[in-house]
Amino acid sequence: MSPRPRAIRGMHDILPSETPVWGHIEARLRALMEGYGYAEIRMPILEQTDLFKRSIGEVTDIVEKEMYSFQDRNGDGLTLRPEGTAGCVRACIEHGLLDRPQRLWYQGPMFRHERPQKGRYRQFHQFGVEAFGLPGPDIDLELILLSARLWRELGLQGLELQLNSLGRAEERAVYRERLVAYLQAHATDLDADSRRRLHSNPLRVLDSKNPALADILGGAPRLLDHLGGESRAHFDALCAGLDACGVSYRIEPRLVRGLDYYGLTVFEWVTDRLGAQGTVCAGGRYDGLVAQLGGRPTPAVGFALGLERLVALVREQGLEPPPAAPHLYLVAVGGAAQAQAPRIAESLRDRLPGLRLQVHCGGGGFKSQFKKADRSGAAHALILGEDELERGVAGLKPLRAEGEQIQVPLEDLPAWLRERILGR
RNA sequence: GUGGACGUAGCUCAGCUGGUAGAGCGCAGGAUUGUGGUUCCUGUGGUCGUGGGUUCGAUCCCCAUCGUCCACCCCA
Repeated sequence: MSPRPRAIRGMHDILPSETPVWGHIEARLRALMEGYGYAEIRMPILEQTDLFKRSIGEVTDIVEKEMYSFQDRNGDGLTLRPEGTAGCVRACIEHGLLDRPQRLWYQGPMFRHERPQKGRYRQFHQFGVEAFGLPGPDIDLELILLSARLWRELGLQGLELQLNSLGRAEERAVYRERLVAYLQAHATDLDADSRRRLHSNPLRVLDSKNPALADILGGAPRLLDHLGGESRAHFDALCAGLDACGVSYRIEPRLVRGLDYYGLTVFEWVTDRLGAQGTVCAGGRYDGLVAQLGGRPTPAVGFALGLERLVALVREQGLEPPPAAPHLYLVAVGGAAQAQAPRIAESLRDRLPGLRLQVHCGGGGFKSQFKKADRSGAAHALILGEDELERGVAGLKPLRAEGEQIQVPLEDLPAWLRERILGR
């Protein structure tokens, strides 16, 4: 047997049995964003490799070892986007959208060459929100509020909001020195990973999951204690806003970011129900990025949400929507009935927008067609056989509820269906 | 990139200390030749992930490889 083609490792087909949950979540997201006055933007999946190096940071794991980068036929260095913010900022600068505040959202596949595991895939989908030109904590608060609303609308339980402030770059630099000094004083107790990061990315040491380091890290100097007045006020205002809106949160002084462009507010929505990949949604402020990519200095804040993880949570909590089964399954037996069926079905669709009508194809007797009707999940079977054609009627049989099969004259069918099946 | 577990029918799995494979579900048909869902019957199904090795003989043992899952790491 010749080897059958397989999907690329870490890249999954989303099958018909799964698309209803996806569609449900995507519809909620779209409605949510419309409700808050955000506009959709769509960017290419490919960008110049340099864009990601300049934004995400040269020494991050993403850029160093996880990007799908290649040269195209012109020899240009291209990369399948590993996240959405960089491309969104690029698009905004390129099209001059930043002369006024912008509230944007997008959605689509992202690519990172990581070892696949639960909640982590090489092609995955992110929903992202970015707000530009708004420097204050009010917009930070809005982003958190709208994410909290999403969990409520989906019915999700068990998500915890973690919050921190990374301060301004100067404040972070001072803190960084103190942290390094502290960690070096305890270097003998650190694990190999942490010692390596001590110089490359010391803030990330705080992220370590190694329980042996808990005491050392617990005693480390705290970033929050190194904030300047303005940074502190920004953070306090955000917290006050969350309090006022009744959103509970946990201040997590060790919450940092893997991407270089973040400052001030950072937050994560975390769950313990998805195994090791517990972050469902994460974001923060990145006031420096627009200028860093060649635009005018523009404050910015955003977050990204992992759709696979959200889908997994929705399923884990049994919140999947019921599938949209047909209202009607048209059973047509015999040559004459089969020939009439498409015309009758189209005429019903013309007169009854919103009708979900599946027409049987492929012939067969009543028995097999009814079997298909049942499998389709349809509420009723609409039946056309020789008898019905002769009498100018259609049979209508309930498949999900008690009740006898009845005959309805073809000309009365639209009105009848409108009232009894569509309920209007 | 590192570690562990696991690859048998479309799906979920069984298969004893090595003797070339089974079940349930699904799918198709039938039990009333104009009626599904329950029940019963019949049928459809697999080079046991792939390639080597050991053996008279390998789904089973050994090696390699690919893949899946979980964790580390990383992150959404």
